[in-house]
Amino acid sequence: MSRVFALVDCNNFYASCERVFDPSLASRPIVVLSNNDGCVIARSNEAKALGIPMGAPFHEFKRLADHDKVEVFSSNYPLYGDMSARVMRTLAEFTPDVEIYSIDEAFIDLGHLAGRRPADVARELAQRVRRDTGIPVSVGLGPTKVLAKAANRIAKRNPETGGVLDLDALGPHRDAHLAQIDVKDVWGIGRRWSKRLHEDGIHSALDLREADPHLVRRRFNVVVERIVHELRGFSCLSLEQAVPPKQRIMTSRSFGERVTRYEDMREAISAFTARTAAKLREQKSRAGALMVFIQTSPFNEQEPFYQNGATRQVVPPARDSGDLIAVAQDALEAIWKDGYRYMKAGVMLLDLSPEDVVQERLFGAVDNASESERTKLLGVLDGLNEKMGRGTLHYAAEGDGKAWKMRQDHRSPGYTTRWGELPIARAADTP
DNA sequence: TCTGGGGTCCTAGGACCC
DNA sequence: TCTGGGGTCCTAGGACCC
Repeated sequence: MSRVFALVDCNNFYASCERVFDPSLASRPIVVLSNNDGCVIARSNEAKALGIPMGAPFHEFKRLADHDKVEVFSSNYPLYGDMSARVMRTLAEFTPDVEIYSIDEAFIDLGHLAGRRPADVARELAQRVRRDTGIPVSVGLGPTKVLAKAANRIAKRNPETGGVLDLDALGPHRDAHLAQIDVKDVWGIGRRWSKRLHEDGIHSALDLREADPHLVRRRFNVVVERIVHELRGFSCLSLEQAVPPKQRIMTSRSFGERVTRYEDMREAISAFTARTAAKLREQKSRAGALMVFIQTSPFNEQEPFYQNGATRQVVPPARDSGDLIAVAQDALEAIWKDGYRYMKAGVMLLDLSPEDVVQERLFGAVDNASESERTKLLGVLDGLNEKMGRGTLHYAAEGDGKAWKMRQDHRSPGYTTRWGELPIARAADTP
């Protein structure tokens, strides 16, 4: 009994999210920009057809976008996160065997749906997601994750599939399709490795499948070897349902304007630390170490480049924003240099452990009473910021952000913050 | 003028210990 | 004066993902 993996992938996810709330955007070219309105990170099919590439610096395509009346959006992550949760909930109604792989993708195990063809189930599932959330999805099916990914790619590129394709149902056409997938587009093969593979005469997914696994391991590593096995239909990557707690948590931003003053940078670092600490508490962890980094623009050749980071132990491991801000400010002081125009900075929490494991303090026992007071206070802080929007309550050290906040000139209007109060929107063309 | 953010895994090499 | 070998842990760097 072979298993059947399905990869469900939302089509042009961020662009589709914007469309759900504004039906007049249907069939119009849409691009969504990265933080700070820097790069293009999502495009509707119409924008793709105009030749706007993924990841391109937006300023290079601004004129084209103006000329062709492209709808431009700053990214709106609270909205996309809410829509993602709705999609994932809809999938979970179908089967409990769901691995949420990214904000817009999930793997599903369709191996034990007795008596039904997997592709039929997948089609029903895609229709349900579309009906309940307004988001169009594609589904690829195969005996391994790598093959399900490939199937999804084929489904997206071949409209006659209706967005659903089972690789094992292709029969003799299967290898022809795999031969058309460049090896760089195989899941897990990036730019570097695909270049080397091409040099070795391995150009397509089919070529890679036919390669000798031992040889591949010698020339590359176990990761690529696993991909060869997966392409052959031997599953090496399983469905990961229990999300392990993150091992590091980071907040970093490019600034809307270059930062030159120490006080402004200290505010930014404090705000990033507070945000990171909130994420830390969300997954119920403590941090045993903290890293701060700052950097100038690597693109500007007229100015000297400077980049530095400092890591500090946090003793004892902490979850309190105030404690972590103090450590972060100390780390910043060690790396700050006057005279540079800083473009970006960030804070990373490392050496994470479960929050309920408290190490003995070196001197004296932990004061349980004040510890539980502190926990209550942090709960109130996080609760308010979640309900009323980030930054409702913040530490004085964070300042007002005027000097460093990112640019977001094209943000969609405020349907975003309070999902629970929204009417449910439906795409115009669903039955 | 304008170039994102947040993660993971694997490996090599050094420190340290017995 | 000679000067082993193996294990573990940690870190940095390189690759990948969306």
